[in-house]
Amino acid sequence: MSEISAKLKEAGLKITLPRVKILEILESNQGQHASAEDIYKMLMERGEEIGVATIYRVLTQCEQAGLVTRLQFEGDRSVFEIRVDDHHDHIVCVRCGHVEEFNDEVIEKRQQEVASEAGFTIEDHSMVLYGLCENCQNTPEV
Amino acid sequence: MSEISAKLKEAGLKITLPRVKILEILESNQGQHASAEDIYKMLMERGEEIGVATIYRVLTQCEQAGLVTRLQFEGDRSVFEIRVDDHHDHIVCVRCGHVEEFNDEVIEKRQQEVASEAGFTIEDHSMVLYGLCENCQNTPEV
DNA sequence: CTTAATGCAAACCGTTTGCATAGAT
DNA sequence: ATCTATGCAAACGGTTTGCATTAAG
Repeated sequence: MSEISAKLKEAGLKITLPRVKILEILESNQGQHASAEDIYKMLMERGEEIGVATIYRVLTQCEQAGLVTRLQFEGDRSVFEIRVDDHHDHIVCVRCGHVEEFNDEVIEKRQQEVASEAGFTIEDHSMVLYGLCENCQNTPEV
Repeated sequence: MSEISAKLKEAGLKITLPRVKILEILESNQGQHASAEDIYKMLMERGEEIGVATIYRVLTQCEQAGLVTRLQFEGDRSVFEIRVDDHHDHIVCVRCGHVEEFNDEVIEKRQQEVASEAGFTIEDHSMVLYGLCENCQNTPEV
């Protein structure tokens, strides 16, 4: 049984073709953050038959099962990534859209402290830095 | 001339009734993060005549002019706040929706460092912590 | 007077849902 | 055989846009 099937099973989700295909896409796409539409297009290009509704349903289920993370870089649409053990946050280039991942102990620790000072217990956080990537800094505006 | 009118003028925006009213709402609502619909309802209650389209247009313009900040706590809709000099981030209670603001030097500084390590120059960031506020920690689940 | 801002309603776009069919266990 | 997952198309909710009207400078 493939690793993906194993993950699905462990999560208590039936091993169906659409689920496997979507997770395969996300796996092969690691670090690139695909939107539902991206996934749809990629599957169509591969000649797969799938409806958008299924993609959203599968992504939502997998998110709840902890297999997938939903992110929101631009306000208008969600992007998804396969969930891996190590937590990370993101830096997005505002010009070309390139995304880098990072993880910083100092920040993570301070977040806990800041929250507890405010009387909160933290369950989660989202942090996105926006700026210009190395490439775009050295490229003139369009 | 009111302070709001002055801000608008400085931003190069004509001083129109809808703009003034919307900024007044945001000003009186400081720290409470109103959505476009919230603003619409508040204005209706006051017997003002205004269209949603105008609210969105005004908010977008004011955002671009730096008078207003757009935030996204839940994925589905934007909330807005009057922009004040001091930058801050947010902690949101996942149960009751209560929002606290905070600003942490350590985190801000590390963000710069982390970005520059990745070759980025930072222009902006969004950071939202999600958790349980003091009140909800001491209140049993519904 | 001239040009930009508003209101209205229709369009939009990403996402969700109802329902009949296909598929997994 | 049973019950869940899928595909399709229609619905949805927040936001945007086209256009005629109104108001600001």
